[in-house]
Formats: sequence, C-alpha cells, structure tokens
Amino acid sequence: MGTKPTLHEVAAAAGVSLASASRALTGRSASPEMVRKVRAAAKRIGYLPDATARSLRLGGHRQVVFAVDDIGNPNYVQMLRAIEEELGDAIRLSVSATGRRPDQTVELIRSLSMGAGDGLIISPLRVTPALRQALAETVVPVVVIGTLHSDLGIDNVYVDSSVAVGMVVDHLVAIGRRNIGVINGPGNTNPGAARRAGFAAAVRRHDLHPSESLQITATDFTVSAGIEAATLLFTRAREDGEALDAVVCVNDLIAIGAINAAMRLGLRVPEEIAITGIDDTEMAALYNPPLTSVSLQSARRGRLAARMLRERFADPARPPQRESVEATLVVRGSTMAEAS
Amino acid sequence: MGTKPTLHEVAAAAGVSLASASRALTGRSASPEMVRKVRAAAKRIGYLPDATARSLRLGGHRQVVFAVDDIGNPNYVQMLRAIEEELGDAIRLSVSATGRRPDQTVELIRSLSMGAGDGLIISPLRVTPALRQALAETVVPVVVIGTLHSDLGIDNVYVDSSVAVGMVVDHLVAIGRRNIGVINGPGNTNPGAARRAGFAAAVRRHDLHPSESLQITATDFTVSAGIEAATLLFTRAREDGEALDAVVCVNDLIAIGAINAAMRLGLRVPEEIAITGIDDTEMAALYNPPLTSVSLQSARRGRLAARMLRERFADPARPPQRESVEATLVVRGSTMAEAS
DNA sequence: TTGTATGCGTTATCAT
DNA sequence: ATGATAACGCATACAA
Repeated sequence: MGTKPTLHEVAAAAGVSLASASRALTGRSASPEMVRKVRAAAKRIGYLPDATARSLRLGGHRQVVFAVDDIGNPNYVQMLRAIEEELGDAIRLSVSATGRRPDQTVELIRSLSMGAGDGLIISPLRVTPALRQALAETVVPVVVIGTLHSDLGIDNVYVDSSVAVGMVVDHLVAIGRRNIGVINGPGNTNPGAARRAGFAAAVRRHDLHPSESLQITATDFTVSAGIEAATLLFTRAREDGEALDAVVCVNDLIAIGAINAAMRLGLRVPEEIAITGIDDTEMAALYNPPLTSVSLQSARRGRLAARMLRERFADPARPPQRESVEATLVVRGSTMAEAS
Repeated sequence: MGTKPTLHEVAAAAGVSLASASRALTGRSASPEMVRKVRAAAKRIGYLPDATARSLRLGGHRQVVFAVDDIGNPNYVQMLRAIEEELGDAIRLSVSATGRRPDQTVELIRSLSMGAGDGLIISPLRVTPALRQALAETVVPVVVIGTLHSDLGIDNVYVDSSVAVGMVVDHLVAIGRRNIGVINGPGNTNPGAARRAGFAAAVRRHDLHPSESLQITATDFTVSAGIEAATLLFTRAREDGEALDAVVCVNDLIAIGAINAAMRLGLRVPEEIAITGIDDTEMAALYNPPLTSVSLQSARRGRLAARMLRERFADPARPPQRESVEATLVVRGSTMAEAS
C-alpha cells in the first residue's frame, strides 16, 4: 500500500491483461466495459501513470535544467524567459533553486548523471573549487552564465560587469559629480568582487579619492539591504560632513533601496544626489525617478546559453564555446533631470 | 549519423560490452584503459546519455509542470517561487509558457499523457470549452489556480478577485473620493471579467454613477497598456470636463502605467488623483509613491496548489479539493499621503 | 575487472 | 477487442 502502484497491478486488480489496461487508460481501442473496469481498478488502488516510463517508451523530449540561486531575482527571470523561448517546445525546461544550501549546485551537476536532465544551464554566484571539479568531470553538457576560466572546457557566456561600474562612474563624472559614494554587494561573490574592482579602477582613473566612509557594503543584493546600507551611508556622510553628490549601487535592487532611503531623509534625486544601478531591470525604466542603469543583457545571455546547449546537443564533439555580451549604459532620470 | 547515438553503439565502437561502457562512463569499477577507450569512443560518435532512461532505471523523481501564459509576470513569478519551495528537492519542477498560442494549455494537458510530467499546475487566463473537456478527461493530476466550476472534479485554489475590486472602491469612498474612473483589462479573460463585474457591483453599492467615458479598457495587463489607457482616460476627462479624483486599475502593472501617465500630464498622486492596483506585487511596496493594492496572495496560492498536488500523489483516490484565499487591502501612498 | 542477462514501467506489434 | 511479448536506453546482480 505504501509503494507506488504500477500498471501491472492495475491489470491484476481488474483481472485483465497489461496491454488492455494500458489501452483502457489511454483510450486507444477498448470496449466501454473494459474502460470502466480498468478505470475503477486504477482509482481503487490509487494508480498514477509514471511519466518517466511513458517518456522513455514514447521517445520523449530532452530536458534541460536552469539552476539559479533565487528564481525571484528579476535578472534571472529575464534569463528564464529568454531560455524558455529559445529552447522552444521541443525541449522541456526545469527550474531549480540552488540558493537554499551552499554547493547545492554541485549536487545538481552530479544528479544530472542520475537522469535529472540532459543538459544544464547555471549562473552561479560563486565558483567554488568543488564546483570547478564537478564541471571538469561532468559528462552531460553544462553551460555556465558568468565568469569562468576558459581552460575548464565548459561552454560559457559572460559579461564584464567591472566595466559596467566604470561606465556609470564615467557618466557621473561627465555630468559633474565628483563626490561619489558606492554601495557594494557581498564581496565573496563573483559579481560582487568584479564590481568592487571596477569601482576601484574607475575612481583611480578619474583621480577621485572617495573617503572610506563613503564606500559601504550591503549585506545582500536586495532592496531592503540597499535601504539599510544607504541610510547608513547618508547619515554617516552628514555627520562626518563629507560632500556626497552621487551613489553608485552595484545592482538595481540596491539602487531602488537607496532612492527610498534618500527620499525618507529628504534628499532630492537627482538634484542633490544622483543614484545609479546595474542590470537595467524592467523596474528601472518604470521607477520614479527612472533609474540610470547599465544593461547586462540578461535576456540575451540567457538566449545565447540556451542556443549553445542546443548546438551542443546537435554536435557533442565540437570545441567549447565562449561568448561575451556588451554592457550598455542607459541614462535616465535618477542622474539627470529630464529635458523639458 | 543523424540519429541519436546510444550507449549500445558506444560499446560497439569501443569494442567492449554494454556493461563495461556503462561503468566506464559512470566511473564505477573500470580499468583506466577501459575508461580511456570508452570515453574516446563516446566523444568520437557524439554520445550523450539519455536522461529519461537513466531516470527510469534509477527510480527518478516525480516531475510536475507549471504552466502559465507569461513567465515574466511578477504574479506568476511569486507563484513559481512558492511552488518550487513547497515541492522541495524530491520533485522536479518544469515551467512552460502557454501564451504563445491559444489553447496551448490543452495541448499541454494532453501531452502529459505522453510522459511530459507526473502532475500539472495551471493558472489559465481563460477557461475554454476545450480546456474544460481536457480537464475532465485527464488521468494525470492537475491543479487549477483560478476560477473553475466545481463539478469538474479538479483540485482547485481560487480567490475572488471581484471582491478585491470592491475593497479598493470601498477604500476610495471612505477617504472621500467619489469621482472614480476605472481601467479594466481585456474582458475575455477570467480575471478581466471578474474584476469588471466587481467594479460594477461596487459603484452600484455606493450609488456612484461614473460616466461611461471614465470607464476604459486597456488592451493588456501590462505597464505600457496602462500608460496608453490612462493617458486616454485623463485627457478625455479633461476635455469633457468630467470630475475625476481616483482611478481603479485592475492590476499593479496597469496602475504603475497610470501613475506614469498622470505624472507626465502633471497630475499629482495622490493629492489630485488617487490610483490603486491589484496583486500587491513586490514593486507596489517599493514604488514611488507606494501603490495601494489588494493582495491576492499569489505565493500562498502557489504553495497551496503545490501542496494539493503532493497530497494527491500521496492519495490519488481522495475527493477533489477546493481551497480559497482571502483578498486583503494594503493601503499605501498612492491613495493617502503618508502620515508625517 | 569484464561480460551476460534481467528488469525499471510503459506502449506498440503481432497474433488470436 | 483482447492477450502475450518485444522494445525504449540504461544500470546492476551475477557469473566468469
């Protein structure tokens, strides 16, 4: 009773052959009486068809898994949508949240070898040694969206997000802001580290010398973390008497948090303080004020990754591919008042 | 060459047995020489393991499919996240966009019988006769999120969105607004029709008599459609000299479009015009001004649906379940200036 | 270590 | 219309 009933047991319970049971449930060619008997037996013993077995027999479609830390992140949502589109009806797409436990991605890659899927697309926040190891050993194809050493021999699509930070700093300097603070994300992630480095390089290039107290780290890439960090940044600048006319945030969510914090403190955006994000989320264009941001082309990256996987399915022997995507600055109202 | 190579052919190409080929690739117990030969042969003929077969042999997990019109819709994203969480690691979750073609949902239900999945969660915008038919016939369990006649015998979780509209109208009247316009969504959808009816009932209840010109229909449940519709509404009201101090929008995206349109026309929100949404999207709380909305508890609905499916897996024979969720009003700055 | 044979749960082919 | 059986692609128990 505790085990999962098979079609075999349905047939036994109904007192008919296996083949008849199958036909009665799929409705191919069976007498009304047979259908009645079989469906009754199936319901009685609690039979549910096994999708895997059906799929095997019927020559089912390929399945690819898309694994990200947080499905709710708008960035990943864009990727998800693009991947789904690119894969089309012929390939089924599963999503898997890996953010709950560390190195869950590694388990996932290993589980691929147990039939979890025919291919995998991941966008890992951190590339741990264990992950590198798993990537090197995998037999089923994996595409990584994010920074990755090329000698791993893994299909890869990436974008240099450190230059993205450079672009916003360039823009801020160009419109006359020189007292630029920054809200970083956690430094122990790949994007976090890259953007942190990008900011350091940019201020050096422009000969800016932001005080340490204007460089702050949010605990997470979220709006609430952004509010918290920005509030601290603004009050600290005020107390210390530090000039501050712009804040670079390392993603849109933090930036929106920063705008919220600024307003609560009565700071006007962009007149008193310019605020920028990164990712060019849908919300950026819609926000009030609209958020200046840098598009990292998430949709395009997702589409490219999906295409790479399709092409690898078609030709498993071809050399590993690498493609990159250009960051593009999108200037909006959070740094410049709109032309009237 | 055009067909998909199987392990059998790898074994043949390597001149070893099927079992040895299997072991060499999974790395169980095989000599280095064997591993080398087999992996070489596999690479040469372009072998990729079949996930379905592996999963069948290894006793793979259940797979459920979540099908919605647009994966990008924040509403569905919340559901997706909750479903993923509730299902846990033991059940794999696939997403499927059904918005591309009409009645693609029906095809999906039928394709379930071909091994596409062990269970299905759908949130259809429209319940067509064909869909009803497919639901009545399906052998694999389906949970419908949305309005559904109970005699279909399908597990169902729903929320009455017509009362949601009533709640915002009550609120607007309570704060002294009586010249209330509305931006509806497409009427040929389930939510669209329900909310339209809800508005009609509410204005009747409060003895309001909004002129026809203040009741408008957006072409879609999107921000851009909202901007378009709201612009038309505001300019029309201005030209006709109609008083207008509030606009009920049937979802958050349209409402945000309406706020955008209002600002472009120089209308102050909420002082001159109050604007409300429905869905209580994440963006609602973060927007500027924060959007008064009605939570339809998407996350909770998703979680309930996932749980229903799990419970049906556990006991296929139990009677069909129905659960509902309460709409709750969330008052924010788009209708009332914040307390200072 | 390697090969042979069986079975995972289902549908399709071929008889009857 | 129904029943017996092979096959889908793979991993493993067993024998060698």
